[in-house]
Amino acid sequence: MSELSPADTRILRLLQENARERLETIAAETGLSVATVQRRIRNLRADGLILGDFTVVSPEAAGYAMTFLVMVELERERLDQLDAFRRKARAEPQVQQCYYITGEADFALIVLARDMADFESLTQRLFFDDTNVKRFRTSVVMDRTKVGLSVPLSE
Amino acid sequence: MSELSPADTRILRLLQENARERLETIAAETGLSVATVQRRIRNLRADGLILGDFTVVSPEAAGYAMTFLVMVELERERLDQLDAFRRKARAEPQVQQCYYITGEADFALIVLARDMADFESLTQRLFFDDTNVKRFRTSVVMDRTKVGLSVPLSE
DNA sequence: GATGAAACCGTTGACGC
DNA sequence: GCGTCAACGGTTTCATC
Repeated sequence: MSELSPADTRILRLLQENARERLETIAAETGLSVATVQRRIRNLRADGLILGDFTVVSPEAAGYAMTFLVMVELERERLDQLDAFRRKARAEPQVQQCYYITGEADFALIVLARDMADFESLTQRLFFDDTNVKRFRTSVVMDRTKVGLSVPLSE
Repeated sequence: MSELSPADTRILRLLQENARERLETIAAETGLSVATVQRRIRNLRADGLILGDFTVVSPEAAGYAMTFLVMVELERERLDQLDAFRRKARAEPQVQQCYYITGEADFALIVLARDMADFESLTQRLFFDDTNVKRFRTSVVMDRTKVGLSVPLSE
């Protein structure tokens, strides 16, 4: 994996903040020509450094007033059991994020819900109905202080 | 907050998957005209339903091989102490996400690190050097099974 | 292999319906 | 509300170094 050039770093930093940043602005801020900026972005996409561009929707505006952090412990940590749970979490739209982790719990999930009743019906489907889920601990997210997917980029 | 129209829902679903989706494609998939799609997107932006468009960079490709989930417990939960920690977490580029939560811990952090040494120097700065941090528990993320910010959208 | 010019295509905003 | 069109920005191609 080759090191990231200072120019590419600056381009990515700007795009992480705003994917619709004008090429002209990026060119001005990096001292490159518009054509060069455009070519670098194309290469960054092709090389897999840029995973994609995504529109982020406000959960609140879409009716999802609540966010939860759920730590899930499985009964048996066999590979097929882990994969089964992984697949289920991945397929559930209200599970925004799912991490397979070390420690007491096996999975950490960030879950969106319209309200408490909505969350409870999700826990039924995802946890209570699954005989392989030993226990789960729910934390209510009071403040999504910082939410993003941006990666630190420095020259 | 008015309910989301079926057409807007479909537009947002497509943009959540790919912010650079062609208006023509969106128009075809929704049965709307290109002009209408464009107008709706502009309104969705203005109304705050769309928070923004963001380029997502591969953490691995940028040299961040490790992800951690850190649960942080504070010594005193006074509002100014909470805010101080919130601000520190927010300002730290390697803290990708920070949630203020109920339960045993006060904060849950998703942290990126180049390697173990990098993570340790971060814990020093963020936790050991902060007298208000009572304890923190680290989980290594073995698999980022599902990572995204997309919101469930159904008609 | 990188650059700039130019043609092409998609997006945006203004106008009229 | 809707489509049309002209201007603008982004993308691709090509000639050049």
